[in-house]
Amino acid sequence: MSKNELLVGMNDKQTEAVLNTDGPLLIMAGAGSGKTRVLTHRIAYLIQDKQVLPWHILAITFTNKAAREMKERVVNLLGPSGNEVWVSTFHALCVRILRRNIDKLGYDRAFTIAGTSEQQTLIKNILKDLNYDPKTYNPRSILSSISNAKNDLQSPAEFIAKNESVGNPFIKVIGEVYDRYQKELHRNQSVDFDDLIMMTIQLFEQEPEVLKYYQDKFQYIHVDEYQDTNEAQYRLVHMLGEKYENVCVVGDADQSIYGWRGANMNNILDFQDDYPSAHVTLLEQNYRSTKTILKAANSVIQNNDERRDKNLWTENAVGEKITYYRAQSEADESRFVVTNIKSEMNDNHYSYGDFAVLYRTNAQSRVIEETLLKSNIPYTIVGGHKFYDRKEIQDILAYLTLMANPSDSMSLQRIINEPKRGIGAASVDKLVTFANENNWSVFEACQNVELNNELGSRARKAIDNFGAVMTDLQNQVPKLSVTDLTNEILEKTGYLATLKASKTLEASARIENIEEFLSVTKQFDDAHPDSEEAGSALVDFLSDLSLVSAQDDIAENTPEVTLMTLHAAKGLEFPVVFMIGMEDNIFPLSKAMSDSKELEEERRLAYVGITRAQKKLYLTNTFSRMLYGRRQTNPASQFIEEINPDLIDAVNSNGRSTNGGGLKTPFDTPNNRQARFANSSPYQGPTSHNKKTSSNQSGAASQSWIVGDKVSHKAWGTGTVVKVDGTGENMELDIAFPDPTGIKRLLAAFAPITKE
DNA sequence: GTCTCTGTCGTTTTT
DNA sequence: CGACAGAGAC
Repeated sequence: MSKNELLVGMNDKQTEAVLNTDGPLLIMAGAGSGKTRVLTHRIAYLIQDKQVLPWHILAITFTNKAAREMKERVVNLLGPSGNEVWVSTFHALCVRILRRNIDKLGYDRAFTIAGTSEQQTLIKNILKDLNYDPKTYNPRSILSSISNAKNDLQSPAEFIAKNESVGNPFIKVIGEVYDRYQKELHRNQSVDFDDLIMMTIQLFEQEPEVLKYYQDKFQYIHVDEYQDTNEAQYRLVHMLGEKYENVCVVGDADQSIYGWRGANMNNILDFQDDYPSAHVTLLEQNYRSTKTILKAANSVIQNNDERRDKNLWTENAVGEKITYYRAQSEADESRFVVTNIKSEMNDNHYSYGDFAVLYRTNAQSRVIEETLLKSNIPYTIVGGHKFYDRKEIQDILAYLTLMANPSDSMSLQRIINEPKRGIGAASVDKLVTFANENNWSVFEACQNVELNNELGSRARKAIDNFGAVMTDLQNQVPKLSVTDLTNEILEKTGYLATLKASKTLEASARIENIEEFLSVTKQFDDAHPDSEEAGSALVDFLSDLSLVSAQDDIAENTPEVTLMTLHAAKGLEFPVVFMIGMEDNIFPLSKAMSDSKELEEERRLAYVGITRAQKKLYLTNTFSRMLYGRRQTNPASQFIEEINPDLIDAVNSNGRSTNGGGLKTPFDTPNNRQARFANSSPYQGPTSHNKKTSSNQSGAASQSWIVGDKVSHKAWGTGTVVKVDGTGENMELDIAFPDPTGIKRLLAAFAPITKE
């Protein structure tokens, strides 16, 4: 492949970014401007034309998914040599560096990574130990303070020193807990996510020759989503790049939406101050969205003060107007979404996978989910962590973690009585004290429990037995694949037997999940057949897993509607996007409305949401909604008002425009709430609903249904109505279909059924 | 040592 | 409203 081929189809700015290989480079890449393409082609160009060896190139991303995709694309351009490029997330990179060197910081190289639940347990234990009431000192917020401190590279002492002046009485306590927390993690040979970055920096500071090794190695460094880096990550990049200064960062300050987690968009805004010789390339041509969508996005983001001006443009078509609908209730809002999914599919030949429904908070997914379910529309929800958060999975992971790292007493405490072995909280307390007295890990305390005389004989026996089983399993670690080890654990601990014995539905679901987990271990074993070093396969498996997130299994080309938070949507695109819950107090969140910094971040989030849409954007909100058990009325989101009304088509439930007649403000602003409500009231009388749509619905709702009616369904065959609930658009039917379908609850208005 | 009830609290969460 | 955690009852 020649240099020309790598540049085919690139615009001038993109080409400039690819060819500008030496010295610091800042690529300000607007949404949909093809930055991944630029990045991958730049890496390919370095290797192919500049003869840089692949392993001298580092590319850092935030998600595994992004890393995987980038690597794939580099391999597509270069062939197998692309695999030698270091493409990795910040955290995975640090794990890799620490696995080789963490012993220099006094840690075991088989360290494990503490997940959120372990962190929480640890904090609670420390609070109890230090006699602090967890009601006064909320573990969650302490943890977040500690995390922020680490992201700012502050030790406990520095944290106290830097914050004391604030006069917050909690500072001292948090600092004290932080200090204890670090010591406990160390005792457990465990690190948390933030430690991965912070300790890598400590390692580099303490061991200059280690730093030098990596500085020599990484001659060319790339960082994606640079606006999301925090202080520690910024520092890490800076250290690594100090020798060659070939640091190329890509990002968009307007898409900085993780400020609340320590991300500092000044890292990207001030890049030129850090690297005065930096070249700056602006990618402003958008290839994703229609002109209408882009105009809307631009007009919203322009309301932010803290930003560098930039104007995204496109050669794409003007496209359709943005549709805005103010619903009566959440249910009404959901129905609007469903109706429009169906009509878009009919009119424009979309498939389910072309739609995304975006919301500000996870709680909003529920109503949409129910409506989709009842309307028989397939969907997936991104986030919520689902699988790995399940108790049984966490339990097995705790067992495996303990096998990999016997010092990890947090994991041990999670499973010492799981399944029930008659070792209750009181016994565990005594056991932990016993361990501390002898300066042992709790595992060692189990193995030596017969020396203890505080514990009752029954508990001692149970613990002794547990210790023996664990020791036996641990001895097998070097000999077994991860799958075999997991099976051994399930067997020898009686975990599986206990589940099988309780014949509840819940237990069988758990067993299924465990089976699914075993397929994950199998996959890993197949991919790593050469478990050279004893036990290293297990260690790798566990760190891989703890660095996996919900983002990583966003499937592309699913035949399903995607539901997710606005945060989760960053980096994705969909032909048709619904942004629901566009109300003040929801989006922007009420808490953010009074703080200009937070409000600007919410606005960037709106910008991210709008720019996900390729062809068509729908904005909806609700006149009244149930929130925390109370019915609330919120005005339309100020972000809607920030969009030029000419770009918007406000409709009522019939799909008819309500702003066609020269209405200046078709929206619900706080000042004319009354007028607006009247404008878009969804209730135009009982017959209004079916007028709108053409073909897809056979008008199941307009028919009257009674128990005993026979219905026919394309996929499920002929069934019988066994129950009718509600009336009109809310009418739900329970229909008994032949096995294996069984009884289904469907929304009469949307279900693809006809009366026989 | 395990089960059930009551009280609290409520963003977003790339790793 | 509903999830989840901690405190009390068996």
